[in-house]
Amino acid sequence: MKKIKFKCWVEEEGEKFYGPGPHQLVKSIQEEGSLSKAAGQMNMSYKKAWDLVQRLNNNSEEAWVILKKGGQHGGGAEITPHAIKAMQEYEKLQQKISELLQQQEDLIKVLK
Amino acid sequence: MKKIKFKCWVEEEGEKFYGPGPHQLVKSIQEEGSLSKAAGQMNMSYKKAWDLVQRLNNNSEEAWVILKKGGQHGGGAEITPHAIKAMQEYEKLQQKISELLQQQEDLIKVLK
DNA sequence: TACCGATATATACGCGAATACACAACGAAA
DNA sequence: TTTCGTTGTGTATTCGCGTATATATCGGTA
Repeated sequence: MKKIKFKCWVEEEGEKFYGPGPHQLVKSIQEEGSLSKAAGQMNMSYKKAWDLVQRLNNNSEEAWVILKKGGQHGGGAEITPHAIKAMQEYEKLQQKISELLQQQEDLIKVLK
Repeated sequence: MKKIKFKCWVEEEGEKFYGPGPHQLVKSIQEEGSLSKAAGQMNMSYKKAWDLVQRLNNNSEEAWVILKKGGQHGGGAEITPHAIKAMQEYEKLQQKISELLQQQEDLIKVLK
C-alpha cells in the first residue's frame, strides 16, 4: 500500500529555521517547562535542543523560548505567546496540505 | 526573508519509494538514454542511481526503466510509458501544493 | 572472436554529523 | 553560604552514509 507523505518547513537564507523537529520540541517545552526534560522526552540530545532554541530566538524579532537558569529548582524554560501563535499557524498549514493530499489521489492510482 | 518550503514523496511500508531524487533521475534518464550519463549529470554515484532504478522496478507491477546491456554502444536505458504517466502526476501534485502555499501566507506573517 | 561502452555488483574507504560525555555557571531559597 | 537542578559550553568519539574503487558481465558489430 503506497502512501503520499509530505513535509513543510520554513527557511531563511537557505537555512532551515522551523520544521517538524523544532515544532515538536517547542510543544514539548510547553508541556514540560524544562528544556532538558523536553529534549529527553523526544529523545534528542540536550545540546541539539539548546542549539535549536538559540536558532529560533536569534533569528526572530520576538523570542520563542525563555530560558531561566539558577533558582531553587535550577531554572526552567517556557514558551512565549509568539511561539504559541507560530505553532498554531504551522499546524493550520499542515492541516491544509493534508486535506489537499486527500483530494489528490491520482498519483496513487497510477502507482500499483 | 523567510520562505516556506515543502517536499512530498511516496512511501510503501514506511520505506521511501518515489520522491524528488528519483523524479529527477528518471527525468534525466529520459533525456540521456543512459543510466550512467543520467547519474553523472545530476552528480549522483552510479551505484546509487542503479539501486534506485531497481527499487522502482521491483516495487511496482509495471517497470519504470528498461536497462539494456551489451550491444554496439554497450547498452542503454529508457523509461516506460508508465514512468512518464507517473512523472506527470507527481509534477501535477507538486504544482497543486505549490499553489496552495502561495495562498497561505499567514505563517510567514507571524514569523518576523 | 576480439572489441567496445554501458550495465551489474561487491568491497573498502573517508568524511561529516550526530551524539555522548564532562563539567562550569547560575541564582533563589533556606 | 550551602544546596539544588537546570542551563550553558567545549571536546571526544562513534556512527552512518555516500562515494570511490575494482572488476565482472553482456551482446551487437566488424
